[in-house]
Parts: sequence; C-alpha cells; structure tokens
Amino acid sequence: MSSFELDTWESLHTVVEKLKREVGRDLWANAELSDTEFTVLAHLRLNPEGVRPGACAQAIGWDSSRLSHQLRRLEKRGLVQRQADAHDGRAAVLVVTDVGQEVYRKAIGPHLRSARKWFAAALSPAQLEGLAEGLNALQAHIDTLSNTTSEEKS
Amino acid sequence: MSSFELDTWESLHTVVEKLKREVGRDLWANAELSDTEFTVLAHLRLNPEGVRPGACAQAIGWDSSRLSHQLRRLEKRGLVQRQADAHDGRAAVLVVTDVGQEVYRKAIGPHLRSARKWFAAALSPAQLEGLAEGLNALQAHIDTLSNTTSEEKS
DNA sequence: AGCAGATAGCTGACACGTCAGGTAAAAGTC
DNA sequence: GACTTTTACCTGACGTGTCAGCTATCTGCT
Repeated sequence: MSSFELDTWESLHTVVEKLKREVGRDLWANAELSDTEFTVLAHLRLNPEGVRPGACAQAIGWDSSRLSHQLRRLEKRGLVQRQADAHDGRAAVLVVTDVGQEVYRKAIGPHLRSARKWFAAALSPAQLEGLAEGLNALQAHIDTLSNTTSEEKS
Repeated sequence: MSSFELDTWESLHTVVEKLKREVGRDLWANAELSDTEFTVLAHLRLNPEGVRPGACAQAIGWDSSRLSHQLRRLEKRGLVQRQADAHDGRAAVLVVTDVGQEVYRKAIGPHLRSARKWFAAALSPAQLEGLAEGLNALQAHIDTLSNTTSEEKS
C-alpha cells in the first residue's frame, strides 16, 4: 500500500459516508424513507407479481438476515406485504402495497434530484468515467475473491 | 441523472459497502477491532499528549455524539482514557492507553494487508488515479455545499 | 414410506449511528 | 457580580447491520 493508495482508500470511506448521510437526510425529509427502505422498495416495485426474499436479497447484495429485519420494519409500516408461496411452504412472496407504491412515487423524484445535487453535479464526464471504471474494477475483484472460497495471502 | 450516472451512484454504494464489510471482518478477526474503533485509535495515536474530543471528531469527520458513543465503548474496553482538562472544565482530553497502543500495533499490519488485498490489488495505476480524482471532486463539492448553509434547489 | 441433509427464511443479542435533548462550564453583557 | 448565550460534551431512544443459531419445509436416497 503506497501512501497514495492509502489516501484514496480513506477518502473512499469518508466521501461515501458523507454522501450517504446527506442524501439519506434529504430522502427522509422528503418522503420519510430511509435509504435502505428505498432500496428495497425500488427493487420490489419492478416485479408487481411478487419477489422471493432470497432473490431480492441477492439482487441488492444483502444477506437474508438483513433483509428480513428490514422487511419486518417495512411490513410494520404497511409498505410491503409478505404472502405465503403456494408452491414452497418455506418461502414467502413480497409485494409492495398500494401505500408502498404511493410512498415510492412520492420519493423518487426528490431522491433523484438529491443524488444529482450531491453526486452527479460534482463530476465532469471524464471524472465520472474514471470513477465508474475504478468501481467496476473493484466490483470484479470482489467477485473474484468472494467466489474463490480459499483464503489467499495478500 | 443519466442512467450511467445512476448506475455509478448505485455501484458506489454497493461496492463500498462490500469492501467495508470484508475489510471490517478481517480487522475483527485479526485484532478484535471494529473499523470505527480503528479509525479513532489511529487518529489519537498521532498525538500522545492527548486530543480534545471536538478536534478528533472534526479530524475524522464525525459529529461529537457519534464519537462520544464510540469513546464510551473504547474506554470500557480499556483502550482509551478520558482525562479532565485543567484549562477548560467542559472539555476532556483523550489518551490511548498502553493496551490501546499494543492493540493498534497488532492491528495495523494485517489491516494494511487486508486493504491491499481487497482494494489496492484490484486497481491499475490508471484506475486508481481515476478513482482518486473522482473522489477529490466529490469531496470538494461536498465541502462547497456544506459550507454554504443555504438550501439550494437542485 | 422414512430419514438425512440441504434450503428458505426468521429471530435475539449486541454493536453502531443519528437525532433530540440534556448538563455544566466559559465567554460575553449589563 | 448576576444574567444570558455559547460552547463542549454526554445521554437515551430508536432504527439499523451482523452474527450465531433457530424452525419449517423440501429433496434425494434407500
């Protein structure tokens, strides 16, 4: 780790942390949704016929436990419903309620504006491109490391 | 927000989240330290004479409440001590205990290797450069927005 | 059919971050 | 010197994420 690498590594943390905080605050102020709630809703909304928790968790990169906790909260707020699956007694099917749809619709516009204000507005096309490429490389690297279950020496 | 911007924005979240998770796991396995505990220790260590909580919070970009909670946990574990400040009755002075120093020393090596494995090893020099430049632009943008306390339309 | 093991999902305990609201000392005001 | 305001920090409540471990169902083997 060169000191440049280290600086970038730390910057990655602090910058993302701050962005999350600011955009999360905006989202809450505009729609009473946390960023994680929004993530779940946004994904479920794509499949009105219902999504299996496992599939949803995998799609958004969470483990099933995290999703389950979040679902409990979303269900308590009446934004999402868990229904029994006729074909698999273990599984559940997740559906966004009408209220959930409405809340999402109310949230999406301001949320995109907020993301634009805090994130997109900061970057030139070249900078965006560079950032995206770095992230892609990291994503690919993570997938590689995660799939080889072996413990590698660094 | 173009769809490319949106993808990058989402990727930024998920990638950083995964990196934090993995490196955090490594750090815990190697030194029984959470990444946030490590951040605090690493900063306090630089000033053996003691640091004011306010200064520390600002340096690492936290609010004072978050730091205070973390200090309670660190103090309970015996890694950090709060001492009264002779000149200012409100303030406290933070010092890393001998145990804290030892834990940090034990943690730093594996931690750097872990960061290298998960982060630095993934990036070509050009990719690292691009990522860093994007982050710098974002950091500058955040500072600008935060300092102008006005509420801007996006 | 009966049973072992895999699979889907849930739960409880605990660490953590945020927010609103506290306490106490310091600094400014008259 | 008493009064207000500001500053520095702490606390409690609550939403959240992780981990270990649970239950119920399903699948494949015999």
